[in-house]
Amino acid sequence: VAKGDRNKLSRERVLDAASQLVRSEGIDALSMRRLGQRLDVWPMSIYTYFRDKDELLDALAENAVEELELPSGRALWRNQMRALLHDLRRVLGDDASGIASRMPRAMSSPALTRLSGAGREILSRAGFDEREAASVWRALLSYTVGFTLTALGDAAAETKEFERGLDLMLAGVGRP
Amino acid sequence: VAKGDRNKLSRERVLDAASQLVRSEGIDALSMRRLGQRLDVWPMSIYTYFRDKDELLDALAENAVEELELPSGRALWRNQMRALLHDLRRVLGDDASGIASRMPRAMSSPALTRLSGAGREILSRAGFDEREAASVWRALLSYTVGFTLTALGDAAAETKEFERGLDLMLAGVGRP
DNA sequence: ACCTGAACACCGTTCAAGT
DNA sequence: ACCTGAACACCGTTCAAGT
Repeated sequence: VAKGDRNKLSRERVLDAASQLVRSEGIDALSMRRLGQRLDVWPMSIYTYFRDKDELLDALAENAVEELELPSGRALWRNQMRALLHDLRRVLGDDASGIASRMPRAMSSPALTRLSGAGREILSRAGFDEREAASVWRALLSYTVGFTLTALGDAAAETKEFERGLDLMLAGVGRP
Repeated sequence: VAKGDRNKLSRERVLDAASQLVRSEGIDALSMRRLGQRLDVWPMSIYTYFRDKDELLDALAENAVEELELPSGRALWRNQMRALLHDLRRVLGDDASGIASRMPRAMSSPALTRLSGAGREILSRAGFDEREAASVWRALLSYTVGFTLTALGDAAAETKEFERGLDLMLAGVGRP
């Protein structure tokens, strides 16, 4: 409602408003028109920063993954992996189906390349060779993404179940 | 284009046309209007069989899962499980992100209850108690759903990688 | 009961115009 | 370069009317 400079748009301001809208009203509520309204701007102004709605949605998914804190190399590798995947699950869980539906494309984004690099790094330091590390990471990532999508109701029980399954997988990889 | 009786609509005819449209042009191409066009019917006729588009989309996802052939109890349990999840992956793969985005709701549908029953049954017969069977099944289901969503390009390499990860998990569950 | 039109309240996006 | 209107080609869905 303030005028002049206050309304200076930016890629970041658009993404913030969009993620706010998605979090409070769900992915279906995100329209270019409503987003413009929320930013006190005409819908078309958004197209200065994103080619189309698809690109905005992709950026939103990548943004969420970028927020993840990657582990520094002190703790035991299984604990590092647990922490990383726990965080990933939290981020995905904020809007599971919204982000998940963008996953196929997000996979080749810098944000996910960075995350996967960190995951494989943990496994490499633990003694897996490059090929094993890649396979194990892919399996753990798949499990985590799939788990958020098959979520039912009870949040506390879900967290416990997630850890149970994760321990099961970590047991499966042996200890090189 | 034939007239009269030929145009008798049904829930099944609508679902068939919808899945055809999704398979050939992607989930975004599925609109009530285009669907009506393809069925040679006015868009509103579809609402006789489905309350709204959301319900149609849910039915589409459930339909895909219902097509799965559940294993009869002859083979070794690990091989039965491999066959079941392999099939599930194939069905999801036809339109991964489309079906996956419906997963949260599909989870409590009869079709998925039936699938999960079959999965837990395999584990029960293998000697797991009820609670273990539920956890292991949930983990395997999560892995499979997540894997299809994190798919990259090469189909043959993906199948191999899927099996590698699955073997890893099956190794983790031990042999009760 | 099932299908038809027309109409309503929305969409994403193009484009020509303004600053 | 960035924002504005208006306009175009679509949406899902309600409703009153037809059979």
